[in-house]
Amino acid sequence: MTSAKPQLKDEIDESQPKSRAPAQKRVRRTADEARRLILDAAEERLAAQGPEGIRLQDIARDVGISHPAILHHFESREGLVAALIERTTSQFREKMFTLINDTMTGGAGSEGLIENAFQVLSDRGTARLLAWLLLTGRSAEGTGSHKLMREVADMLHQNRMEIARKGNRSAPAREDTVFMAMLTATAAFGDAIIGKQIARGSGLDPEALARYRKWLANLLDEHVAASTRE
Amino acid sequence: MTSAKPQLKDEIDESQPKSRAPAQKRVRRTADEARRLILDAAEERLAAQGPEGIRLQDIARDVGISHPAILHHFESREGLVAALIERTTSQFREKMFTLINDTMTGGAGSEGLIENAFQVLSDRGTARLLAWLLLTGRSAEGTGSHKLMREVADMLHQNRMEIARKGNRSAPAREDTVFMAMLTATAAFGDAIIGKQIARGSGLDPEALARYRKWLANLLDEHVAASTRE
DNA sequence: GATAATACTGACATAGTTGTCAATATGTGG
DNA sequence: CCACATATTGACAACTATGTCAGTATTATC
Repeated sequence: MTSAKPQLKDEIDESQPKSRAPAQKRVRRTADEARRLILDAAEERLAAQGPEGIRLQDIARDVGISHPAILHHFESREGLVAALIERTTSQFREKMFTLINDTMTGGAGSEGLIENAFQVLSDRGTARLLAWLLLTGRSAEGTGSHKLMREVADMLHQNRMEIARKGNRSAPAREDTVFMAMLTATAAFGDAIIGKQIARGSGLDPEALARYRKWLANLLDEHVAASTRE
Repeated sequence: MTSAKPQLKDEIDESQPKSRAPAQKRVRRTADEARRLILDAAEERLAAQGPEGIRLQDIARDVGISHPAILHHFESREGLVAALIERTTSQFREKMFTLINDTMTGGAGSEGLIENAFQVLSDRGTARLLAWLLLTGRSAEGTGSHKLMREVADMLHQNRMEIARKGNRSAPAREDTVFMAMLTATAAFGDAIIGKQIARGSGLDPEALARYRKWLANLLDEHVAASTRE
C-alpha cells in the first residue's frame, strides 16, 4: 500500500531465509487410497455441517494434504461431490439389497427389516446426503436410485405373495405393498433427519426410539395380518 | 487506477454527462413491507434451489432493490436467515395448532389430520426449510419447535383419552400416542422431501399419492381401534 | 414549507473459495 | 541406477459474496 510494486521473489527469499525445511518429506498414497481418504473426510464434514461443510481447504486440512491435491483427484469441487454421491448411493443400494435378501430368506417378520432400514439410513450421513441431494435438486438422474425403489418393492411384494399363497390366503394388492414400502422409506428418512429432535421435543428418552421402531414394525405386521386374514 | 484520488462527484457530473437520469425515482416501502417482500423472495429461492439459493444479490434482484437494502433491514445474511426461520416456524406452529383444534372439535377420524399435516409441510418450503435448518445444525434452540411437538402430543393424547372414556374403553398408553405422532411427523416430513421421487421410482402416479395418504390414515385408525378394543 | 428520520443506492473494501501452474518429491519399471 | 509417471505442493489468479460507507431521495412531523 505504501510504496508500490511487489518485489521480486528472489530478493525476498535471499533477504529472509525463513524456516524452509531443506528436504521436505511427503506422504505419497496410491490414487485410490487418496480418493478414499478425501471422500471419507468430505462425507464426515457433510454429515456434521451440511452442504456448506464441503470446502476444499477444510477437507484438505482434515486429510492432511493441500487443497490442489483434491482437485488433482477429482477435477473440481463438483467432481468431488459427484463422486461422493456416487459412492454413497451405491453403498446404500448394496446394503439395502443384502438387507432385504437376508430378511426374506430368514423369513422373519418386518422387525429386523425396519430396524435395519432405519440403521442404514442413519448410518454415517446417508440420509443427510440424500436429503441435501434432493434439496439442491441434484438427484434427478444418474444415481440409479429410481430403480432401487421399484426393485425393493418388487422383492417385497413377491415375498408377500408367496406367504399368502403358502397360507392359502388372498393375495394382497400390489399397491398395498408399495404403500408399506413408501411409509417405511419416508418414515426412516424423516427419522434420520428430524427423529432425534422430535423425540427430544416430545420427551422421549433414547431407549424409547428403539421401542418406537419395534412399535412401527408391529404396526406393519398387524396390518399385513389384518389384510390377509379374510 | 491510473492517477489517484476519486474526483469529486460534481466535477464528474459536469465533465461527464453520461446517461445518468437527472431525477432518479425510488420506490420507498415501509420497513415491514420491505422485510416481507425480501423474506418472500428468500423463501422462494430457498425452496427452489436449496440453501445456496439464498444470496443477497439474487434476492435483491428478485425484489427489485439493491443488496445493501437487505442488509439495512436484516443487519446481515445470518440475520435474514434467522428472520426467515423465525417466520416459517411460527407460521408452521400456528397452522398446526388450528389444524389440530379443528380436527378435534370436528371429531373426525385421522384422515383429515394426516391430509393436512402433509399439506402443511409440503406447502411452500416449510419442510425444506426445516430440513436445511437441521442439516446445518441451526435448529438447536430458539425456534420453539421443541414445545410444539410436546403440545401436539398432549392434545392428541387428551383427545384419545376422552374418546376411550366415552366408549368405556381402556385408556391407551401415552407412549403409543406419541409414537403415532412421531410416525406421522417423520412420514410427512420424509414425504415432503423425498415423497415425489420415491413415488416416481416405485411407479406410482400422482393420484396414488392421495390414496397413499388415505391409506396411512386408515392404518392409524385401524391401530387405534385395535388397541382400544379389548 | 422546513426539518428530521430513514429507506435506499452506487462504489468500494475485504475476505474466502475454487481453480491454475510450474516445480518438487516419490515410487516404479527398465 | 536412471528415466518416467504421477501424487503433491506453494504461489498465484480470478471470481464471488458479504459487508461498509457516504450520500441521495422520500415520507412523516412540526
